[in-house]
Amino acid sequence: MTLYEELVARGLVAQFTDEEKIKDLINNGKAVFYIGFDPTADSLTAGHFMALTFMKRLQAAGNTPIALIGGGTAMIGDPSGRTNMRRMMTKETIECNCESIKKQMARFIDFTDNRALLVNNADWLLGLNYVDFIRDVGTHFSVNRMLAAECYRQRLEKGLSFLEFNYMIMQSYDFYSLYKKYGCTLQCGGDDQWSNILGGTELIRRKLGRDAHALTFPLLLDSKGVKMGKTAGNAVWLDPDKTSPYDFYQYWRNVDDADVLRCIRRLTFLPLEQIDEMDDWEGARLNEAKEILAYELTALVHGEDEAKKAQDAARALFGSGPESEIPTVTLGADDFKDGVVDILTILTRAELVSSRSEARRAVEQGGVSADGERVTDIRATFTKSELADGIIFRRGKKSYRKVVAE
RNA sequence: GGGGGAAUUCCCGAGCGGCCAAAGGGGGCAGACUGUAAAUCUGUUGUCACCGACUUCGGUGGUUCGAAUCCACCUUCCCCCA
Repeated sequence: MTLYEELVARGLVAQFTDEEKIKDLINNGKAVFYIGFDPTADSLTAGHFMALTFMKRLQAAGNTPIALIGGGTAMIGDPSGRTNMRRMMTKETIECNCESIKKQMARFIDFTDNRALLVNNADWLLGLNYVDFIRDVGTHFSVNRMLAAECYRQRLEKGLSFLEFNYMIMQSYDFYSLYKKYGCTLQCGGDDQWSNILGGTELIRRKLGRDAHALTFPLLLDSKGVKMGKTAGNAVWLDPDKTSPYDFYQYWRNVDDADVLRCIRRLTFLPLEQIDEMDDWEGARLNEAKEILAYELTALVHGEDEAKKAQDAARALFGSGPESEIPTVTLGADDFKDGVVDILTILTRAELVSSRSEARRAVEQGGVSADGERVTDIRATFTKSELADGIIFRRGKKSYRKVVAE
């Protein structure tokens, strides 16, 4: 099976320019391709996951990836998929984010011996001279055509600033620059980037009379059509300090039945034959697939050790597996009054709730337990000696924390 | 540059002088049912010293016994014309 066939089989191909040419390039490891990442935060998120694994797959087949960090384009902000303007970021924030992101990428892509490149478009965008640029590059873009592009059409109703309107041109210039500098002939990206990417292939054709190609992968949507990689509006981060390996594991462990196989196919590196077998799994059996998905992805991002730990912790908590590492909170003398702590203080200190009111509600609704015993009284207290060996407090089914007195 | 409109609790969105901590929906959380899923039903969703008190309705002042609701100014956003 060729690489391209595999990509298709995994559902990783959405749109492309010249299929035959692209096949030839990537199947034979001849492609120098790039994917851009916006440094909008100091960590990549689960949403970038597919792009990272995509690069990894292509690199494994001998192709040369260029990871582009949009330190320059971040100064503008991509309007694609947005209904209103992004918040402007300061140069300092952007630079700081770039640094953090670089480190995370190294987990997926091998940058040694120039097997992959990491570039920042700030290097060539920030120094551009406005008039020179619009004469040189701007002439090749038709406003009429740009307005017809999907990414702008939506915004036409809500308002689109000139700043953002330039995003496509900047991204096109990136592709053009990389083509000239590194012979990069293929740009990949999420399907929402299609028009931006095409802008680049057009620019290369017009300015250099050469062909460059575009290949997009579908966005990772759940069965309801919502972008995956977020919980309650919060991104699932790849940085263990922002999203713990356990929470990361749990995110994938809890995906909908309808989404498991698609995620496994697109995001993991398990052999396709193995995944095809799982297609028939139903009911409770599907739960195993979720465990596999969660384990595989956690291992990819945080390493085997962390994945194992997260899995053990989850099994211990939900099943009857061996008790293992459980996040622990230590109470100091200040937390005790007359030798006891009340349940509301414990829940708050353990960060199982965000306020005492919430703690009160949780208890009143029967959602709190201590070592498996439901706590029903909001005035319940615990003594120092009871807490000496630690008690596992649980809020709902999925949040728990061990609390010990020092 | 000219004219018009809007800013409400996580989001959308009612409210237009007291009955408003503020309808309704979404989302979240918890309970039941389950497979750590979905669907469904129920409760809940500002904070605290929680049968009561305190702080919220873009900002600042003002009118009033009393304002999210009225007035002034400011800020931001949108629409129409140029």
